Amino acid sequence: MPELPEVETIRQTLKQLTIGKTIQTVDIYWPKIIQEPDDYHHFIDLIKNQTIHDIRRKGKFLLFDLNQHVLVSHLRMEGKYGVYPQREELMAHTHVVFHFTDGTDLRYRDVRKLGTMHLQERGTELTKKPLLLVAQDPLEADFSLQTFQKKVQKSERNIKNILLDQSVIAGLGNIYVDETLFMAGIHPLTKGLSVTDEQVIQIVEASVATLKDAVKQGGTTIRSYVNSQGQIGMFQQKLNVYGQNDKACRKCEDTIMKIKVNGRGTHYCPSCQPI
DNA sequence: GCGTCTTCCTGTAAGC
DNA sequence: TGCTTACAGGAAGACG
Repeated sequence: MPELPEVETIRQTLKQLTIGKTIQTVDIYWPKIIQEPDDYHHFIDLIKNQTIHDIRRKGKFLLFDLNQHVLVSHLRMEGKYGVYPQREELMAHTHVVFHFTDGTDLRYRDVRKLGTMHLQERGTELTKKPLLLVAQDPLEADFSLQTFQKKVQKSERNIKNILLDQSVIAGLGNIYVDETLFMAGIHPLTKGLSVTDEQVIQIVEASVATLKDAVKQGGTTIRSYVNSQGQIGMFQQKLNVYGQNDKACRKCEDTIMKIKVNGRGTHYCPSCQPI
């Protein structure tokens, strides 16, 4: 499942493969992925003849800078981009194909069809959904510890749920929230209200360390993630708690537990992360 | 305003 | 063996 490190890895590989290419036309096989404009035919009309000038990232969203528009793309659980020669047969679960003028395709595949695309006028993308409420991610140079701290400490929700909320802190998903809380030594059910100032700093430092390390490793491959050149990530070998239930904790050898928190599988070490 | 629940989706694994 | 069911989970919208 692509979280910040996977999206960043995809962004970097995709940039090398698509910058400067011009979209001739688009084939859409699952229109529900196109969220804006409402009519996907309009999406096709608008995007034709535009060139990809840059690819940015905001939290877990990819932003393709075109001539007049920005394509805001979210991969959700299993979305993948790849660049192929046009003569190559479409793989299963291919839902959107951008045909470039140079004879190659940018293809979007998504087994569960949960990904989304919004085509918005350049310069307006941060002022409307879906990016409007997306907070800073902890790798941003000007990440505001103060803003984050206020949002955490005024909430009655548990910290696991708070860290998954992209309007509080962007980029973390289920894997990296569990890893961050392990590194910070905080139990996932701890209420935001009772998180101390010191713990807030520990959470941010742990998230930065975890995310930076995961980016360096090319992301985490749990089920199906590959970058845009088909390579898997390596960070799964460094996971301390996610998917490690019933195994011995690497720090203290106690048994890693798995519980459900707000419907999400949640992994923690009862000794390293006391309630 | 805030927090929780449901919905969207399908491949995989577990259970019978 | 073959069928059914539970599960995986990010984000938006509905609801209390």
